Amino acid sequence: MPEIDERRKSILDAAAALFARKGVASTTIREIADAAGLVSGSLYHYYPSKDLIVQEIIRGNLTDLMDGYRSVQKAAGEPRIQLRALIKVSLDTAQAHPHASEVYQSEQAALVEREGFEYLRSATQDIQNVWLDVITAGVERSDFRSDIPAPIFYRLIRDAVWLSVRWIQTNGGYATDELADQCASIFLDGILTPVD
Amino acid sequence: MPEIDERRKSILDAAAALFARKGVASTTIREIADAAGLVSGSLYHYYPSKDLIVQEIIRGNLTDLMDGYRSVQKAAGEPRIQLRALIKVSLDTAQAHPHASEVYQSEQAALVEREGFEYLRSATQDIQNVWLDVITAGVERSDFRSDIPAPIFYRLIRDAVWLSVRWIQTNGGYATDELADQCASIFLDGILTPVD
DNA sequence: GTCTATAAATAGATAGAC
DNA sequence: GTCTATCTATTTATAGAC
Repeated sequence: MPEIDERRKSILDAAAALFARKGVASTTIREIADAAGLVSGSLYHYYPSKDLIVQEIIRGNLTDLMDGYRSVQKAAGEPRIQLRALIKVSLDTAQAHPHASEVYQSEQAALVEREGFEYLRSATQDIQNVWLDVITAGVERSDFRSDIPAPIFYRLIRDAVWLSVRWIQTNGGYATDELADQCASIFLDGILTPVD
Repeated sequence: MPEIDERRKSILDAAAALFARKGVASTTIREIADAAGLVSGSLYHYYPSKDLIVQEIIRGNLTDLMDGYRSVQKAAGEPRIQLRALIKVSLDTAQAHPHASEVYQSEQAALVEREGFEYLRSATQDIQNVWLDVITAGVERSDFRSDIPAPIFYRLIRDAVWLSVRWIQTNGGYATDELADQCASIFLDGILTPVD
């Protein structure tokens, strides 16, 4: 691996961290370059614009997420098992790219309007379809309640799971496994104590 | 009510809509002024800076939210009833100030670091305490399961409920009531079909 | 109270030496 | 490949006429 890729990666990492903390628009090219250890002019040797840095950060995150989702789809199973698997993949991807995930979820609505970010629309649609397939499968098998509209359930669980990247502690590697269990259990079983 | 307050309100409304759609940093004073029907120079007759516009928008939203939460606290009741009431107040406040709510939830992390927004920290803490009180009361009464840590449950339900401002349809006035029921039912009962 | 005009600072991006 | 220097556009905010 030539050094140019290392440089690109360090720029990407520095940018992602700044974007997540201050927002994309409030982060300057100069700040990114400083954090990556070069001056702003040199940064343009690796990326032609700030927008393309943002795009590469988000695209990498979404690619990993959809790869994970597809592997869940391949490993068929009961809807409740697949739902738990989608939660786990979402948490793992968020932990693998915490800054990128945060940027995507915080700024997706604003970014999708901008030129060059049109793919965000179809990517978001693909993600939604994966979840909806699992949910509707569960409803059709009468595993899941039919009185909750699937889109409602999808959005509630998606936001709850994805937003956890803002507060989850990344201490041990088992953190996402435990949190995935707790998420799945809350949404599947609820938090009321079972009646005897 | 003198006209100056009308003007200030129309500026605030225009700014909130733009902030929610494009983000605070990407919205310019000129855009706000245009949307409010004056030129950028005139806007400074009403607000001394862009930051103070942002502050007033967010502070108004948080004030209303905490007022609603406090009225829930006063009307004591079973934890499950109070939880449903907190959900309802959250949805109603979000619907009353959709743009402000969206700005707060999307940019809170970035704003809290900036000068003049220090109060966001204590406001966020106050909000968290309201939810945690209800949750821990439910656990102590053995109404709620004790194997889910209260902070985990709080953050999951908070994000799921608050983020709904991004996608909820504000067609009928009954929308928040129905959604509040669905939210409460999902988190309390889960989506698995009850066993016979 | 609203405007025109502009000051002052900062942004993204480029040119060209080394 | 990295730098210094700078261009050009844009931004927040101000000054002052009306």
